Amino acid sequence: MNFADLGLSDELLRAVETSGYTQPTAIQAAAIPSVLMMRDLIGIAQTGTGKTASFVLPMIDILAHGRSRARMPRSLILEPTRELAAQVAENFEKYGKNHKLSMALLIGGVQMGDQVKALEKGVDVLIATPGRLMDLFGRGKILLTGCELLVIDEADRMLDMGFIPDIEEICTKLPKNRQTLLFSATMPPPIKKLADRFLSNPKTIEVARPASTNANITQALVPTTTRGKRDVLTTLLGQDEVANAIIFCNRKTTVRDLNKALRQSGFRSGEIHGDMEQPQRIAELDLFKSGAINILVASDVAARGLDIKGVSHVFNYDAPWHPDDYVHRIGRTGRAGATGTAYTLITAEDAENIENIEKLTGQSIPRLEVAPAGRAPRRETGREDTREDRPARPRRGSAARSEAPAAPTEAAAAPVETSTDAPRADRARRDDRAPRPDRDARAPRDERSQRPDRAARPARDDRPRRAPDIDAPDDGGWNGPVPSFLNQKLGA
DNA sequence: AAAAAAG
Repeated sequence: MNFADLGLSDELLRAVETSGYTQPTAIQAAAIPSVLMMRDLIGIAQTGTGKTASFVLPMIDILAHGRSRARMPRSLILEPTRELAAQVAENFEKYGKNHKLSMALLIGGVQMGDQVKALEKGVDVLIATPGRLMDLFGRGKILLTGCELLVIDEADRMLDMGFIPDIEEICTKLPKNRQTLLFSATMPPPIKKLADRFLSNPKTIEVARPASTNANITQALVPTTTRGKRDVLTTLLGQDEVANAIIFCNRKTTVRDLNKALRQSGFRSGEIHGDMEQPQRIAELDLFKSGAINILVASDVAARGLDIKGVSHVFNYDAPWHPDDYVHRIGRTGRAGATGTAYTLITAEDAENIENIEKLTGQSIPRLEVAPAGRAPRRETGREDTREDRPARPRRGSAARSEAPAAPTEAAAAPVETSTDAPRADRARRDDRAPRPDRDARAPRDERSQRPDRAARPARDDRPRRAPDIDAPDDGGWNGPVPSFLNQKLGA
């Protein structure tokens, strides 16, 4: 199956080709022809499956003909977070460069002026988060009566965030004879109800089992204690294979504290959470994407949908309270066919959450014991034989186990054992992984082995600024410069 | 319990 077989225009195919993609993903192959035939669609797909391009591409062709009128957008895409909205806007820029489509990005945290101006000129594509959209709508800046195509993206997340009433209200303001596309990783009853009410005769496409985790992601639970978390994290971050990482915390305060601590220890880290000003959020994300920092400490604002190429590791510094969040968080790595690793630090109190996670994903996650190892050089811990050629010895979770390991001392700890029967797809592929920004400039091994916790360490600015990148195709990664949040003309 | 989104 080729992009050329999907019925897309030549201009669009050129843009796709320029972006380096030749083969559509499963959801793209299934969705694009249906969308082009103007059918309603329910797409059950996790992020990382190419979901975004599956509606962006056909929309560009559908909107290629016809003209927008003042304050009457021709299409509307709803996203749960500002970052996701910006990411979709990036996709329209990338694939729409051979078309003359106008677009506006309506998100909170930025001035309304430019957004209003763009609306008044008329836009073909409106990409919005619900809050700002409702705000501008209430001010009479938007008429949705000419909006013939609606995309509700990440519907389950919208539900989590309490946006469903807003979505329903918005839906009633659109013309009845519109085309509606709804995407969701899971289909809880309220979403099903929403779909029944606002979609007509939809085609349903499911490309991955809901709530399943990606087989490319090697997972492990790391039992520790609240006090021991930092040492364990530092140890894990010091592993050679950690090119870069997103570290999730449950609280914004934890995000701040941990980032501060990591920076004080010399890590090149940054942070992102919802209490930060939007420009700051953008800046931190951009630093991470460019490789200027290789650790991003994040709240769940970054858990879903964010598509950053080449994230090698995800750490759950706190085990997520909701099992869905686990699936979404670890999905920031192992994207688009690449491999990734996800470590979850767990304490005794997390036992129930972990049980729920394992129930949801239907798999038991292997435990990785990280024991205190003093200042011993890492090579003496037998690191090389910990990951390979080890008989699979799955160890089921138990309350006793979660409490088992002693709190790591102030001294650095070292991973001593993996017990895993999880797929290790990354083993075979380790060698052709992307060049890692840190590798070349890193201290010689002897020196490193004295300081197992410092692999990711040098000061913020004296590292080569190469983006962590992988050459696997993806679903339109947001890897370019961060959108300016200005509304812009496409194809300019 | 927290986070997110309008300010």
